[in-house]
Amino acid sequence: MPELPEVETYRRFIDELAVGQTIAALQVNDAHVLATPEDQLRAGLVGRAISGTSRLGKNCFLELDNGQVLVLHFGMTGDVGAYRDEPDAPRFTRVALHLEESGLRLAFIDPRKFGRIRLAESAAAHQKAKKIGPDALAITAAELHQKLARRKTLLKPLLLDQSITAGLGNWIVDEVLFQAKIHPERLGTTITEKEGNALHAAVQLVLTTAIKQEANYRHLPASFLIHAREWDTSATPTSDDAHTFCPRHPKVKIDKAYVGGRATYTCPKCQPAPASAK
DNA sequence: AGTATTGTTGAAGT
DNA sequence: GACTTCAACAATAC
Repeated sequence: MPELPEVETYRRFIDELAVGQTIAALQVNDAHVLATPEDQLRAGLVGRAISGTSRLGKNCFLELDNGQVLVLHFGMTGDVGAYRDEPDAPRFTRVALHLEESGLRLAFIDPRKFGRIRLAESAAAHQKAKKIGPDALAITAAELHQKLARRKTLLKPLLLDQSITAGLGNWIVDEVLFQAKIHPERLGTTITEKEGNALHAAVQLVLTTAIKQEANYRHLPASFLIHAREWDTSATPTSDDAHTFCPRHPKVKIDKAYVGGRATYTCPKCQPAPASAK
């Protein structure tokens, strides 16, 4: 789940729940998700107030009153929640922050445990340490184009590369490429300035639309490719495969292929394959 | 039972 | 050094 729109939605939730609160205790149910040793994390958190939140790509920051930040990365299946009493803890709560004033517990939920929690000196320090590029909502069209154009690699893996721009994940990259009408196997070096602008506009459109819907993909417009993804089939097991057709071409079936090792959906008509693609 | 999965990292190969 | 491919991580769902 957690691509940029989910993380932004989580951040807003945390912001409402936790800003102004003091951390009374750190509860660790599974140390596997800790990227900072538990003792060190506890020493850095307990007694501190949460002064604000921010986000960079798929990273969510809880700003502490001493300038340090608690960095939350949600991996593939991370989520946040809140509860008051332990029996009500969401399933797969791996870590919980006990909040002093409200008495609530902020849960870091992650079934697959690919997510990570760490303490960092600042958001900027974390960005540098992890080589994270500009946020996908903040990067300019010129910078995006310039970064893509000097790389002789398939476009899709480039857009997934968090050091180029941060926040795009597998589903959103497909959506962006569909909206921009560009094939995922184009090489970065072949992207024209005009196409760069189209990509930038598509990134903005997809992200702002998804955030507006609080990352509930089922509520995205019918013009979005995402409805062709297979998770929609399970919701309507008896239905035909109408959803596997291009939103712009009712007769054209959406292609599924693997690009850069990741499942990739495209419209063969909207997104012509480059001559080099096999 | 076998397959798939939204993210990231590192190793090994070209 | 640039790039590609693959495995690993862990758990669930179909």
